[in-house]
Amino acid sequence: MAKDKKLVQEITSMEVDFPQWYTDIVKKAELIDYSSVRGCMVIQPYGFAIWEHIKSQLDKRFKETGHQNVYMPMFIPESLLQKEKSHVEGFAPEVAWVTHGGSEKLTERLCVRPTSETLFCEHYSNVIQSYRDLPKLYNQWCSVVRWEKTTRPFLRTLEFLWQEGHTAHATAEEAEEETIRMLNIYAEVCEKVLAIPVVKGRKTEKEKFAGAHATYTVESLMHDGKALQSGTSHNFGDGFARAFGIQYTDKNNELQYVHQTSWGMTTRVIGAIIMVHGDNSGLVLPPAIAPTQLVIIPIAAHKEGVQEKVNELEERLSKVARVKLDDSDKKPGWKFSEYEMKGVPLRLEVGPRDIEKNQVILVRRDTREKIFVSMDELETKVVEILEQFQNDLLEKARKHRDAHTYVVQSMGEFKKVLNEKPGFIKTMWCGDEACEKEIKEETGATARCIPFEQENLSDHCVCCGKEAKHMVYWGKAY
RNA sequence: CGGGGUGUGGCGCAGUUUGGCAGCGCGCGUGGUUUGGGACCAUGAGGUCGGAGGUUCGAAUCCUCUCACCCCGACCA
Repeated sequence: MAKDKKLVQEITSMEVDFPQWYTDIVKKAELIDYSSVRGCMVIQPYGFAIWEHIKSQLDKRFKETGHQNVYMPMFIPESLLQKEKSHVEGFAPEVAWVTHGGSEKLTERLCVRPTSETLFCEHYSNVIQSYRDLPKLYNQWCSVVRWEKTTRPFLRTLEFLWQEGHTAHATAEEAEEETIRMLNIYAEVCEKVLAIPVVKGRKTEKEKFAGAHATYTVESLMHDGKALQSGTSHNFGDGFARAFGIQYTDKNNELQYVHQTSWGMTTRVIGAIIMVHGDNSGLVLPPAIAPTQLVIIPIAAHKEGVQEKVNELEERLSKVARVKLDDSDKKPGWKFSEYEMKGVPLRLEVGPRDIEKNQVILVRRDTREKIFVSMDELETKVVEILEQFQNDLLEKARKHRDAHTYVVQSMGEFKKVLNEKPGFIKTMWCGDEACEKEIKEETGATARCIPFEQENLSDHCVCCGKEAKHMVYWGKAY
Protein backbone atom coordinates (compact mmCIF):
# COMPACT_ATOMS: atom_id res chain seq x y z
CA MET A 1 0.00 0.00 0.00
CA ALA A 2 1.38 3.38 -1.00
CA LYS A 3 2.33 5.53 1.94
CA ASP A 4 -0.51 7.73 3.12
CA LYS A 5 -2.66 6.85 0.14
CA LYS A 6 -5.73 8.95 0.38
CA LEU A 7 -8.93 6.96 0.24
CA VAL A 8 -11.24 9.48 1.78
CA GLN A 9 -11.96 12.28 -0.64
CA GLU A 10 -13.65 14.49 1.92
CA ILE A 11 -10.51 15.22 3.88
CA THR A 12 -8.06 17.84 2.66
CA SER A 13 -4.54 16.41 2.32
CA MET A 14 -2.25 17.48 5.13
CA GLU A 15 0.48 18.30 2.62
CA VAL A 16 -1.86 20.71 0.85
CA ASP A 17 -3.25 22.55 3.87
CA PHE A 18 -2.47 21.25 7.34
CA PRO A 19 -4.86 23.50 9.31
CA GLN A 20 -7.69 22.60 6.96
CA TRP A 21 -6.80 18.91 7.25
CA TYR A 22 -7.05 19.27 11.02
CA THR A 23 -10.42 21.00 10.87
CA ASP A 24 -11.74 18.41 8.41
CA ILE A 25 -10.80 15.54 10.70
CA VAL A 26 -12.24 17.12 13.77
CA LYS A 27 -15.55 17.59 11.98
CA LYS A 28 -15.70 14.47 9.82
CA ALA A 29 -14.69 12.12 12.60
CA GLU A 30 -17.55 13.64 14.60
CA LEU A 31 -15.39 14.76 17.49
CA ILE A 32 -16.95 18.20 17.80
CA ASP A 33 -19.53 20.53 16.41
CA TYR A 34 -19.25 24.31 16.46
CA SER A 35 -21.67 26.08 18.76
CA SER A 36 -23.40 29.43 18.61
CA VAL A 37 -20.91 30.90 21.07
CA ARG A 38 -17.70 32.09 19.46
CA GLY A 39 -14.77 29.87 20.35
CA CYS A 40 -16.84 27.27 22.18
CA MET A 41 -17.37 23.77 20.85
CA VAL A 42 -19.81 20.93 21.37
CA ILE A 43 -17.85 17.80 22.19
CA GLN A 44 -19.79 15.01 20.50
CA PRO A 45 -20.10 11.45 21.86
CA TYR A 46 -17.11 10.10 19.93
CA GLY A 47 -14.88 12.98 20.96
CA PHE A 48 -16.05 12.83 24.55
CA ALA A 49 -15.48 9.07 24.72
CA ILE A 50 -11.83 9.68 23.84
CA TRP A 51 -11.63 12.24 26.64
CA GLU A 52 -13.24 9.80 29.06
CA HIS A 53 -10.56 7.23 28.36
CA ILE A 54 -7.77 9.77 28.81
CA LYS A 55 -9.48 10.91 31.97
CA SER A 56 -9.73 7.46 33.48
CA GLN A 57 -6.08 6.71 32.68
CA LEU A 58 -4.99 9.90 34.43
CA ASP A 59 -7.43 9.60 37.30
CA LYS A 60 -6.28 6.06 38.05
CA ARG A 61 -2.69 7.27 38.34
CA PHE A 62 -3.63 10.25 40.49
CA LYS A 63 -5.42 7.99 42.93
CA GLU A 64 -2.58 5.49 42.97
CA THR A 65 -0.33 8.32 44.12
CA GLY A 66 -2.66 9.33 46.93
CA HIS A 67 -4.67 12.15 45.41
CA GLN A 68 -8.33 12.85 46.10
CA ASN A 69 -10.86 14.48 43.83
CA VAL A 70 -12.74 17.57 44.98
CA TYR A 71 -14.84 20.26 43.39
CA MET A 72 -14.36 24.00 43.69
CA PRO A 73 -16.84 26.71 42.67
CA MET A 74 -16.59 28.10 39.16
CA PHE A 75 -16.70 31.72 40.36
CA ILE A 76 -13.88 33.67 41.95
CA PRO A 77 -14.51 37.04 43.60
CA GLU A 78 -12.29 39.74 42.14
CA SER A 79 -10.64 40.44 45.48
CA LEU A 80 -9.62 36.81 45.86
CA LEU A 81 -8.14 36.62 42.38
CA GLN A 82 -6.04 39.68 43.12
CA LYS A 83 -4.31 38.35 46.21
CA GLU A 84 -1.27 37.01 44.37
CA LYS A 85 0.14 39.78 42.20
CA SER A 86 1.91 38.01 39.35
CA HIS A 87 -0.89 35.45 39.13
CA VAL A 88 -3.59 38.04 38.51
CA GLU A 89 -1.36 39.92 36.08
CA GLY A 90 -0.91 36.72 34.10
CA PHE A 91 -4.58 35.90 33.86
CA ALA A 92 -6.43 39.24 34.04
CA PRO A 93 -6.35 39.87 30.27
CA GLU A 94 -8.29 36.73 29.57
CA VAL A 95 -10.86 36.32 32.32
CA ALA A 96 -14.62 36.50 31.82
CA TRP A 97 -16.55 38.48 34.41
CA VAL A 98 -20.00 38.02 35.89
CA THR A 99 -21.40 41.41 36.82
CA HIS A 100 -25.09 40.71 37.34
CA GLY A 101 -27.19 38.14 39.15
CA GLY A 102 -30.54 38.25 37.43
CA SER A 103 -31.18 41.97 37.07
CA GLU A 104 -29.23 42.91 40.21
CA LYS A 105 -25.78 44.33 39.78
CA LEU A 106 -23.30 42.48 42.00
CA THR A 107 -21.45 44.50 44.64
CA GLU A 108 -18.30 42.62 43.70
CA ARG A 109 -17.88 41.14 40.25
CA LEU A 110 -17.06 37.47 39.94
CA CYS A 111 -14.58 35.99 37.55
CA VAL A 112 -15.29 32.69 35.82
CA ARG A 113 -12.29 30.58 36.85
CA PRO A 114 -9.43 30.60 34.35
CA THR A 115 -7.71 28.24 36.83
CA SER A 116 -8.43 27.60 40.50
CA GLU A 117 -5.24 28.33 42.45
CA THR A 118 -6.89 31.11 44.42
CA LEU A 119 -9.89 28.99 45.41
CA PHE A 120 -7.72 26.11 46.55
CA CYS A 121 -5.54 28.55 48.47
CA GLU A 122 -8.50 30.10 50.25
CA HIS A 123 -9.78 26.67 51.18
CA TYR A 124 -6.36 25.44 52.30
CA SER A 125 -5.96 28.47 54.53
CA ASN A 126 -9.17 27.39 56.26
CA VAL A 127 -8.47 23.68 56.68
CA ILE A 128 -4.73 23.46 57.28
CA GLN A 129 -3.73 23.99 60.93
CA SER A 130 -1.05 21.47 61.80
CA TYR A 131 1.69 19.48 60.13
CA ARG A 132 -0.71 16.57 60.74
CA ASP A 133 -3.00 18.06 58.08
CA LEU A 134 -0.28 17.79 55.46
CA PRO A 135 0.15 16.97 52.72
CA LYS A 136 -3.10 17.92 51.03
CA LEU A 137 -3.28 16.16 47.68
CA TYR A 138 -6.33 17.42 45.80
CA ASN A 139 -7.37 17.28 42.19
CA GLN A 140 -10.43 18.47 40.36
CA TRP A 141 -11.97 17.69 36.97
CA CYS A 142 -13.75 20.72 35.61
CA SER A 143 -13.87 23.25 32.84
CA VAL A 144 -12.18 26.64 32.89
CA VAL A 145 -12.70 29.75 30.80
CA ARG A 146 -10.06 31.89 29.13
CA TRP A 147 -11.18 34.61 26.76
CA GLU A 148 -8.74 33.91 23.96
CA LYS A 149 -8.49 36.09 20.91
CA THR A 150 -8.41 33.28 18.40
CA THR A 151 -9.60 29.74 18.90
CA ARG A 152 -9.28 26.31 17.34
CA PRO A 153 -11.09 23.12 18.28
CA PHE A 154 -9.30 21.35 21.16
CA LEU A 155 -6.14 23.44 20.76
CA ARG A 156 -7.61 26.67 22.04
CA THR A 157 -11.21 27.23 23.01
CA LEU A 158 -12.80 29.76 25.36
CA GLU A 159 -13.92 27.00 27.64
CA PHE A 160 -11.99 23.76 27.94
CA LEU A 161 -12.06 20.63 30.06
CA TRP A 162 -9.10 19.69 32.19
CA GLN A 163 -7.95 18.42 35.51
CA GLU A 164 -6.07 20.65 37.89
CA GLY A 165 -4.18 19.15 40.78
CA HIS A 166 -3.40 21.39 43.74
CA THR A 167 -1.28 20.18 46.60
CA ALA A 168 0.10 21.63 49.82
CA HIS A 169 3.20 20.25 51.54
CA ALA A 170 5.19 20.87 54.69
CA THR A 171 8.52 21.35 52.97
CA ALA A 172 10.02 22.70 49.77
CA GLU A 173 11.59 19.31 49.09
CA GLU A 174 8.26 17.53 49.25
CA ALA A 175 6.68 20.07 46.92
CA GLU A 176 9.47 19.66 44.40
CA GLU A 177 9.15 15.86 44.58
CA GLU A 178 5.44 16.14 43.96
CA THR A 179 5.93 18.48 41.01
CA ILE A 180 8.30 16.04 39.35
CA ARG A 181 6.17 13.01 40.25
CA MET A 182 3.18 14.49 38.45
CA LEU A 183 5.25 15.56 35.47
CA ASN A 184 6.40 11.97 35.17
CA ILE A 185 2.82 10.78 35.24
CA TYR A 186 2.01 13.12 32.36
CA ALA A 187 5.03 11.87 30.44
CA GLU A 188 4.00 8.27 31.06
CA VAL A 189 0.42 8.87 29.95
CA CYS A 190 1.58 10.72 26.85
CA GLU A 191 3.97 7.99 25.81
CA LYS A 192 2.31 4.77 26.99
CA VAL A 193 -1.34 5.73 26.59
CA LEU A 194 -1.44 8.41 23.90
CA ALA A 195 1.66 7.07 22.08
CA ILE A 196 3.05 10.60 21.92
CA PRO A 197 6.78 10.94 22.69
CA VAL A 198 7.60 13.93 24.89
CA VAL A 199 10.55 16.00 25.96
CA LYS A 200 10.55 16.62 29.70
CA GLY A 201 12.02 19.81 31.02
CA ARG A 202 11.71 23.12 32.79
CA LYS A 203 10.17 26.27 31.36
CA THR A 204 12.26 29.43 31.15
CA GLU A 205 11.46 32.31 33.53
CA LYS A 206 9.69 34.04 30.67
CA GLU A 207 7.49 31.07 29.82
CA LYS A 208 6.65 29.83 33.29
CA PHE A 209 3.22 29.95 34.90
CA ALA A 210 2.02 33.22 36.42
CA GLY A 211 2.90 33.01 40.10
CA ALA A 212 5.00 29.86 39.94
CA HIS A 213 8.44 29.35 41.37
CA ALA A 214 9.21 26.81 38.63
CA THR A 215 7.18 25.30 35.78
CA TYR A 216 7.91 21.90 34.28
CA THR A 217 6.46 20.71 31.02
CA VAL A 218 6.14 17.82 28.62
CA GLU A 219 6.55 19.04 25.04
CA SER A 220 5.54 17.12 21.95
CA LEU A 221 6.00 17.66 18.24
CA MET A 222 3.12 17.67 15.78
CA HIS A 223 3.22 16.31 12.26
CA ASP A 224 3.62 19.78 10.77
CA GLY A 225 6.68 20.47 12.89
CA LYS A 226 4.98 22.69 15.43
CA ALA A 227 5.35 22.06 19.15
CA LEU A 228 2.55 21.52 21.63
CA GLN A 229 2.76 21.81 25.39
CA SER A 230 0.98 18.66 26.48
CA GLY A 231 1.01 18.91 30.25
CA THR A 232 2.48 21.17 32.91
CA SER A 233 3.45 20.84 36.54
CA HIS A 234 4.24 23.87 38.68
CA ASN A 235 6.13 24.28 41.90
CA PHE A 236 4.77 27.36 43.70
CA GLY A 237 7.23 27.36 46.55
CA ASP A 238 5.59 29.29 49.39
CA GLY A 239 4.59 32.28 47.25
CA PHE A 240 0.87 31.60 47.23
CA ALA A 241 0.99 30.49 50.87
CA ARG A 242 2.37 33.89 51.88
CA ALA A 243 -0.18 35.74 49.76
CA PHE A 244 -3.07 33.71 51.18
CA GLY A 245 -1.75 33.10 54.67
CA ILE A 246 -1.66 29.30 54.49
CA GLN A 247 0.27 28.36 57.62
CA TYR A 248 0.61 25.32 59.81
CA THR A 249 2.18 24.60 63.17
CA ASP A 250 5.15 22.28 62.91
CA LYS A 251 6.37 19.71 65.44
CA ASN A 252 8.26 22.40 67.32
CA ASN A 253 5.12 24.49 67.65
CA GLU A 254 6.41 27.04 65.17
CA LEU A 255 4.30 28.59 62.39
CA GLN A 256 5.39 27.67 58.88
CA TYR A 257 4.12 28.42 55.39
CA VAL A 258 3.10 25.46 53.23
CA HIS A 259 4.75 24.72 49.89
CA GLN A 260 2.39 24.16 47.00
CA THR A 261 2.18 22.64 43.56
CA SER A 262 -0.34 22.56 40.76
CA TRP A 263 -0.46 20.52 37.57
CA GLY A 264 -2.84 20.16 34.67
CA MET A 265 -3.66 18.34 31.49
CA THR A 266 -6.44 19.35 29.14
CA THR A 267 -8.62 18.27 26.22
CA ARG A 268 -5.88 19.88 24.14
CA VAL A 269 -4.10 16.52 24.10
CA ILE A 270 -6.89 15.29 21.83
CA GLY A 271 -5.58 17.84 19.33
CA ALA A 272 -2.14 16.36 19.83
CA ILE A 273 -3.41 12.84 19.15
CA ILE A 274 -4.95 14.06 15.90
CA MET A 275 -1.83 15.92 14.78
CA VAL A 276 0.68 13.26 15.81
CA HIS A 277 -1.02 10.10 14.54
CA GLY A 278 -3.60 11.21 11.95
CA ASP A 279 -3.13 10.74 8.20
CA ASN A 280 -4.90 11.70 5.01
CA SER A 281 -7.63 9.14 5.57
CA GLY A 282 -8.50 10.56 8.96
CA LEU A 283 -7.84 9.90 12.61
CA VAL A 284 -5.59 7.16 13.89
CA LEU A 285 -6.28 6.40 17.54
CA PRO A 286 -3.99 4.63 19.98
CA PRO A 287 -5.86 1.49 21.15
CA ALA A 288 -5.51 2.55 24.79
CA ILE A 289 -7.94 5.44 24.32
CA ALA A 290 -9.87 4.40 21.21
CA PRO A 291 -13.61 4.29 22.02
CA THR A 292 -13.83 1.39 19.57
CA GLN A 293 -10.72 -0.74 19.25
CA LEU A 294 -12.09 -3.15 16.70
CA VAL A 295 -14.96 -2.81 14.28
CA ILE A 296 -16.58 -5.88 12.78
CA ILE A 297 -17.82 -5.49 9.23
CA PRO A 298 -19.86 -8.32 7.75
CA ILE A 299 -19.47 -8.93 4.03
CA ALA A 300 -22.60 -10.01 2.17
CA ALA A 301 -24.51 -10.07 5.43
CA HIS A 302 -27.62 -11.36 3.72
CA LYS A 303 -25.89 -14.62 2.79
CA GLU A 304 -26.47 -17.59 4.99
CA GLY A 305 -24.49 -17.77 8.20
CA VAL A 306 -22.82 -14.36 8.01
CA GLN A 307 -25.09 -12.50 10.43
CA GLU A 308 -24.90 -15.36 12.93
CA LYS A 309 -21.12 -15.42 12.64
CA VAL A 310 -20.62 -11.70 13.25
CA ASN A 311 -22.95 -11.82 16.22
CA GLU A 312 -20.90 -14.66 17.64
CA LEU A 313 -17.61 -12.84 16.97
CA GLU A 314 -18.91 -9.67 18.59
CA GLU A 315 -19.76 -11.57 21.73
CA ARG A 316 -16.43 -13.39 21.82
CA LEU A 317 -14.24 -10.37 21.11
CA SER A 318 -16.10 -8.03 23.46
CA LYS A 319 -14.42 -9.95 26.26
CA VAL A 320 -10.95 -8.84 25.15
CA ALA A 321 -11.49 -5.47 23.44
CA ARG A 322 -13.89 -2.60 22.89
CA VAL A 323 -15.80 -3.93 19.90
CA LYS A 324 -18.42 -2.47 17.61
CA LEU A 325 -20.38 -4.47 15.10
CA ASP A 326 -21.61 -2.48 12.12
CA ASP A 327 -24.29 -4.58 10.48
CA SER A 328 -26.09 -1.59 9.02
CA ASP A 329 -27.06 -1.84 5.36
CA LYS A 330 -24.31 0.52 4.15
CA LYS A 331 -21.90 -0.95 1.62
CA PRO A 332 -18.72 -2.47 3.09
CA GLY A 333 -16.57 0.05 1.21
CA TRP A 334 -18.44 2.88 2.84
CA LYS A 335 -17.87 1.35 6.24
CA PHE A 336 -14.16 0.86 5.58
CA SER A 337 -13.76 4.56 4.87
CA GLU A 338 -15.96 5.62 7.74
CA TYR A 339 -14.02 3.74 10.39
CA GLU A 340 -10.71 4.80 8.91
CA MET A 341 -11.88 8.38 9.22
CA LYS A 342 -12.72 7.68 12.85
CA GLY A 343 -9.36 6.10 13.51
CA VAL A 344 -10.57 2.71 14.73
CA PRO A 345 -7.31 0.71 15.14
CA LEU A 346 -8.51 -2.65 13.85
CA ARG A 347 -11.11 -3.71 11.32
CA LEU A 348 -12.40 -7.25 11.09
CA GLU A 349 -13.91 -8.38 7.80
CA VAL A 350 -15.80 -11.62 7.57
CA GLY A 351 -17.76 -12.98 4.63
CA PRO A 352 -18.98 -16.29 3.24
CA ARG A 353 -15.56 -17.18 1.79
CA ASP A 354 -13.89 -16.61 5.17
CA ILE A 355 -16.46 -18.64 7.03
CA GLU A 356 -15.76 -21.53 4.67
CA LYS A 357 -12.06 -21.31 5.51
CA ASN A 358 -12.69 -20.73 9.24
CA GLN A 359 -10.80 -17.42 9.10
CA VAL A 360 -11.29 -13.66 9.28
CA ILE A 361 -9.36 -10.71 7.86
CA LEU A 362 -7.96 -8.15 10.26
CA VAL A 363 -6.82 -4.83 8.83
CA ARG A 364 -4.62 -2.40 10.75
CA ARG A 365 -5.59 1.25 10.51
CA ASP A 366 -2.03 2.56 10.60
CA THR A 367 -0.41 0.32 7.96
CA ARG A 368 -3.55 -1.08 6.28
CA GLU A 369 -1.83 -4.43 6.53
CA LYS A 370 -4.24 -7.32 5.97
CA ILE A 371 -3.81 -10.18 8.40
CA PHE A 372 -5.57 -13.49 7.90
CA VAL A 373 -6.39 -15.06 11.23
CA SER A 374 -7.96 -18.39 12.07
CA MET A 375 -11.20 -18.08 14.03
CA ASP A 376 -9.73 -20.41 16.62
CA GLU A 377 -7.00 -18.04 17.75
CA LEU A 378 -8.85 -14.78 17.26
CA GLU A 379 -8.84 -13.50 20.85
CA THR A 380 -5.11 -13.89 21.39
CA LYS A 381 -4.31 -12.44 17.96
CA VAL A 382 -6.50 -9.38 18.49
CA VAL A 383 -4.93 -8.62 21.86
CA GLU A 384 -1.47 -9.12 20.41
CA ILE A 385 -2.05 -6.90 17.38
CA LEU A 386 -3.61 -4.11 19.46
CA GLU A 387 -0.58 -4.15 21.72
CA GLN A 388 1.76 -4.09 18.75
CA PHE A 389 -0.29 -1.26 17.24
CA GLN A 390 0.07 0.82 20.38
CA ASN A 391 3.85 0.33 20.44
CA ASP A 392 4.30 0.93 16.73
CA LEU A 393 2.43 4.23 16.93
CA LEU A 394 4.78 5.50 19.61
CA GLU A 395 7.83 4.37 17.68
CA LYS A 396 6.62 5.94 14.46
CA ALA A 397 5.95 9.22 16.26
CA ARG A 398 9.35 9.06 17.95
CA LYS A 399 11.07 8.58 14.62
CA HIS A 400 9.23 11.54 13.18
CA ARG A 401 10.12 13.65 16.20
CA ASP A 402 13.80 12.67 16.08
CA ALA A 403 13.96 13.26 12.34
CA HIS A 404 12.57 16.74 12.91
CA THR A 405 14.85 17.72 15.78
CA TYR A 406 17.82 19.77 14.66
CA VAL A 407 20.97 21.05 16.30
CA VAL A 408 21.89 24.56 15.20
CA GLN A 409 24.89 26.72 16.08
CA SER A 410 24.02 30.09 14.60
CA MET A 411 21.06 32.41 14.22
CA GLY A 412 21.28 32.17 10.46
CA GLU A 413 21.05 28.41 10.62
CA PHE A 414 18.26 28.71 13.19
CA LYS A 415 16.08 30.78 10.87
CA LYS A 416 16.87 28.69 7.83
CA VAL A 417 16.03 25.38 9.48
CA LEU A 418 12.83 26.69 11.01
CA ASN A 419 11.67 28.03 7.67
CA GLU A 420 12.61 25.09 5.53
CA LYS A 421 11.97 22.08 7.75
CA PRO A 422 10.07 23.03 10.89
CA GLY A 423 10.58 21.02 14.05
CA PHE A 424 12.40 21.18 17.36
CA ILE A 425 15.59 23.21 17.37
CA LYS A 426 18.23 22.31 19.93
CA THR A 427 20.71 25.03 20.82
CA MET A 428 22.82 26.33 23.66
CA TRP A 429 21.59 29.43 25.47
CA CYS A 430 23.20 31.85 27.91
CA GLY A 431 20.11 32.05 30.11
CA ASP A 432 19.58 35.73 29.39
CA GLU A 433 16.00 36.79 28.71
CA ALA A 434 17.20 39.36 26.19
CA CYS A 435 18.49 36.56 23.96
CA GLU A 436 15.28 34.59 24.42
CA LYS A 437 13.28 37.61 23.25
CA GLU A 438 15.58 38.25 20.34
CA ILE A 439 15.30 34.66 19.17
CA LYS A 440 11.55 34.93 19.29
CA GLU A 441 11.51 38.16 17.32
CA GLU A 442 13.98 36.90 14.75
CA THR A 443 12.66 33.40 14.23
CA GLY A 444 9.17 33.19 15.71
CA ALA A 445 10.27 30.30 17.90
CA THR A 446 9.81 30.20 21.66
CA ALA A 447 11.79 28.29 24.24
CA ARG A 448 9.79 25.10 24.65
CA CYS A 449 11.83 23.84 27.58
CA ILE A 450 15.19 23.35 29.18
CA PRO A 451 15.26 19.55 29.01
CA PHE A 452 16.25 17.47 32.02
CA GLU A 453 18.51 15.49 29.71
CA GLN A 454 21.11 18.13 28.95
CA GLU A 455 23.67 17.84 26.17
CA ASN A 456 26.67 20.03 25.62
CA LEU A 457 26.35 21.12 21.99
CA SER A 458 28.84 23.96 22.30
CA ASP A 459 30.15 26.46 24.85
CA HIS A 460 28.45 29.58 23.59
CA CYS A 461 24.92 30.98 23.32
CA VAL A 462 23.45 30.71 19.83
CA CYS A 463 22.27 34.31 20.04
CA CYS A 464 24.88 36.45 21.83
CA GLY A 465 27.86 34.10 21.76
CA LYS A 466 28.51 34.46 25.47
CA GLU A 467 29.05 31.50 27.72
CA ALA A 468 26.19 29.00 27.46
CA LYS A 469 24.30 27.81 30.52
CA HIS A 470 21.67 25.45 29.12
CA MET A 471 20.73 23.38 26.13
CA VAL A 472 17.22 24.43 25.11
CA TYR A 473 14.50 23.06 22.83
CA TRP A 474 12.92 25.77 20.69
CA GLY A 475 10.02 25.63 18.31
CA LYS A 476 6.99 27.32 16.89
CA ALA A 477 4.18 26.43 19.20
CA TYR A 478 0.43 25.94 19.06
C1' C B 1 -6.57 43.17 18.31
C1' G B 2 -4.28 43.89 12.91
C1' G B 3 -4.35 41.63 7.67
C1' G B 4 -6.98 38.28 4.29
C1' G B 5 -11.21 35.07 3.12
C1' U B 6 -16.22 32.95 3.58
C1' G B 7 -21.61 33.02 5.00
C1' U B 8 -27.33 30.33 -0.19
C1' G B 9 -31.79 23.27 2.37
C1' G B 10 -28.25 18.69 7.14
C1' C B 11 -23.11 19.00 4.32
C1' G B 12 -20.26 20.89 -0.02
C1' C B 13 -21.05 24.50 -3.60
C1' A B 14 -23.01 27.46 -8.32
C1' G B 15 -25.70 31.87 -9.00
C1' U B 16 -23.52 38.13 -7.08
C1' U B 17 -19.32 41.05 -12.00
C1' U B 18 -24.23 43.00 -15.55
C1' G B 19 -30.80 43.25 -10.06
C1' G B 20 -35.88 39.79 -13.06
C1' C B 21 -39.43 32.27 -11.07
C1' A B 22 -33.96 29.66 -5.54
C1' G B 23 -30.39 25.89 -8.47
C1' C B 24 -26.72 21.59 -8.51
C1' G B 25 -24.08 17.41 -6.07
C1' C B 26 -24.01 14.63 -1.64
C1' G B 27 -26.90 13.31 2.44
C1' C B 28 -32.07 12.29 4.29
C1' G B 29 -37.48 9.56 3.68
C1' U B 30 -40.12 5.62 0.89
C1' G B 31 -40.17 1.20 -2.65
C1' G B 32 -37.02 -2.13 -5.15
C1' U B 33 -32.38 -4.28 -6.90
C1' U B 34 -27.48 -4.70 -4.61
C1' U B 35 -23.25 -5.98 -0.91
C1' G B 36 -14.77 -8.25 -0.51
C1' G B 37 -12.83 -0.21 -0.87
C1' G B 38 -17.65 5.42 -0.09
C1' A B 39 -23.70 0.86 -5.14
C1' C B 40 -27.91 1.75 -8.56
C1' C B 41 -33.04 2.82 -10.29
C1' A B 42 -37.61 5.18 -9.16
C1' U B 43 -39.97 8.66 -6.14
C1' G B 44 -40.37 12.37 -2.24
C1' A B 45 -39.40 15.97 1.65
C1' G B 46 -36.40 19.94 2.91
C1' G B 47 -34.80 27.47 1.87
C1' U B 48 -37.50 34.02 5.55
C1' C B 49 -30.02 33.23 0.51
C1' G B 50 -26.07 34.95 8.44
C1' G B 51 -28.87 39.45 10.60
C1' A B 52 -30.72 44.72 10.49
C1' G B 53 -31.54 48.97 7.68
C1' G B 54 -31.52 51.39 2.86
C1' U B 55 -31.84 52.06 -2.84
C1' U B 56 -35.43 49.99 -6.53
C1' C B 57 -41.54 48.47 -9.87
C1' G B 58 -38.42 44.33 -8.31
C1' A B 59 -32.50 42.50 -4.12
C1' A B 60 -29.12 36.19 -2.87
C1' U B 61 -27.14 40.04 -6.35
C1' C B 62 -26.20 47.23 -5.29
C1' C B 63 -25.18 50.55 -0.58
C1' U B 64 -24.56 51.11 4.98
C1' C B 65 -24.12 48.81 9.55
C1' U B 66 -23.67 44.29 12.20
C1' C B 67 -22.85 39.05 13.66
C1' A B 68 -20.47 34.45 13.02
C1' C B 69 -16.85 31.15 11.10
C1' C B 70 -11.97 29.98 8.66
C1' C B 71 -6.73 31.29 7.55
C1' C B 72 -2.14 34.27 8.64
C1' G B 73 0.10 37.33 12.57
C1' A B 74 0.52 39.24 18.00
C1' C B 75 -1.22 36.61 23.04
C1' C B 76 -2.22 31.96 25.44
C1' A B 77 -3.25 25.01 27.98
